[in-house]
Amino acid sequence: MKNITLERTTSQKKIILDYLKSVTTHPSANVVYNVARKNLPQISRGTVYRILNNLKKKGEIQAIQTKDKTFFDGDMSDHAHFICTDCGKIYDVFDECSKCGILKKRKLKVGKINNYKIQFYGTCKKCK
Amino acid sequence: MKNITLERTTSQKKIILDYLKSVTTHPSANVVYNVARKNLPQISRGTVYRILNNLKKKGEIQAIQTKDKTFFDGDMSDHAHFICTDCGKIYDVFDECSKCGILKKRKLKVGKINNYKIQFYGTCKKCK
DNA sequence: ATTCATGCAAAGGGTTTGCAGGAAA
DNA sequence: TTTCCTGCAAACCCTTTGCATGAAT
Repeated sequence: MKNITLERTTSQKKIILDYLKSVTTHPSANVVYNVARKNLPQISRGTVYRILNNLKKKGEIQAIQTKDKTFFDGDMSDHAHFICTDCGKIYDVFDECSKCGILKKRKLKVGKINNYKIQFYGTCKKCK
Repeated sequence: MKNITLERTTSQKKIILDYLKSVTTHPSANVVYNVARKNLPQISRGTVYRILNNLKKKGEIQAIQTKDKTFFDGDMSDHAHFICTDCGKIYDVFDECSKCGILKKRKLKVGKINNYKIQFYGTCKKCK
């Protein structure tokens, strides 16, 4: 009988997930790397990327794609993102999104939706 | 008096925009490059990227970000995209989106929305 | 003891960019 | 003729990956 691949608990994974679950910002992989390094100075970028991809695959975090980089969000509740096209900052948007019940998991002509993402673009109040 | 920077008409721009306006697929920059090359064998990748970015900035086309690549869409009407997580193909979704009036341009707490993007993820019928 | 995860460093690959030549106005 | 655009090729930079070592169970 074949062994199922079980996951191992490592301090690297714990630090990264704890961090992403504790902030409301949307850090890039590099920011995650720098934060993790404060606790675990020897951690490598490769490990950070591997862990981030793995957490994403498991649905524990989500990724926000922008033109240049990927940002990460530990909040998996229903919400959208507002991306400032001036400063690049990403804001959570809960209010508008909750009304958008039509975007829940359902079948479309083209296929079945597993999840969705809404991104708003504009200028944030700080930049205006 | 300083000259305003005026745009010049070039065959490169025309070919690329015509192509994007004539298809309902969502080609990558590389696909655009290969298509353009059929008409203009000497066109370079750099030019294609510059033109695509420029068209996007002017709001004539839009970009669809995925984990690996950027795809382009010449259709600027209100619609969402369904991205198959198996084959990577991108489908247009008009039906669901039209109901989503709350996503029109408006003011949020964090700033004013200029535009928005909705992406659905799932498995398309071909892959199922 | 076994097997998976990490660190390291190099490779990967889409995209951008500097510069000189060429085309548009 | 002037200014912008293009072609070329190298540089960029985020991200991935192979491999040997180290950690978890």
